[in-house]
Amino acid sequence: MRIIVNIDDEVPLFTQLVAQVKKAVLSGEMEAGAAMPSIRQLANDLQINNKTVAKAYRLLERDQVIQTKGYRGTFIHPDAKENSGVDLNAWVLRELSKTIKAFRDVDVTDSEIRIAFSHVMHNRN
Amino acid sequence: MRIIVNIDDEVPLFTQLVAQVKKAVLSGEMEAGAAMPSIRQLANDLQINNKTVAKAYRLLERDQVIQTKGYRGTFIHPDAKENSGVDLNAWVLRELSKTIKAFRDVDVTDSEIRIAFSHVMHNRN
DNA sequence: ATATGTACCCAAGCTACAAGGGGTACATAT
DNA sequence: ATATGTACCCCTTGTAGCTTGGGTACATAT
Repeated sequence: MRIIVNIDDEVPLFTQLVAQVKKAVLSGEMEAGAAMPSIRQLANDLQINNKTVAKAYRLLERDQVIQTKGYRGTFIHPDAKENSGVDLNAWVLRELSKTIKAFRDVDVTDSEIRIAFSHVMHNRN
Repeated sequence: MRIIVNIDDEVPLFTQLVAQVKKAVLSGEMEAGAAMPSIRQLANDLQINNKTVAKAYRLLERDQVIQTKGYRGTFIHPDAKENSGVDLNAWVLRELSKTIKAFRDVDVTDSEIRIAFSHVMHNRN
């Protein structure tokens, strides 16, 4: 599996990683059960930090595109193909957009929305 | 109408102003139709910036607690008493909390939520 | 001339968060 | 010993928003 990373890109490195893995799965280049390179290995190959790769892997596992099996390494998830198609962030964007539109429709200030937002994010409600 | 402002308070000045006007209305100290001090007048009395007072007045007018009549000055709104009781921000807080809880329930990262939020706030959707 | 609300410009000081990196450590099991 | 994912600590850089301020200007109508 070829993975390329561009430091000068506007897109964050971990986002590039996630996108490329999902793309490889969708194209059939990576099939269910195939072994992924280890975090340290990939980080070394791409000459980037372990934690950047680890972050990408963490997101990929949450989306059930890969499966980490502890000391045995990381593998492509059985349902990787279906799960690579769903865009969680797009859904978040739509839902959030609806909520915020309702606020702006009744003349709630953007500043007030931001303050409420930061309260919610902090208080873990 | 006595208005006091505390610079050393954690609460922003314009928020203190809004709260005190609403409180005065609810207590009956200020009745519908009563004249508010002008923006420049109040700013000068409290030794704060015009724009800070103007901001408070803008919010009070949106909430229909006061009414600005251009060069004639600013007055307490006919429905000020009812409108001083409703808390717009509390409603925003509740709605936003529901939406964000749905995100966290499906393991969307706080970071992802923040990014989506800033996109929505920018794109004016 | 004077006063009203309003709308711009610009700035300082502060806080929060992002992305990325450096390093260290742990339990797991081969 | 070695490799795995994972979890902490610290840090730098950059971006963004908030609050408050200073200043200037405008149309309004007295």
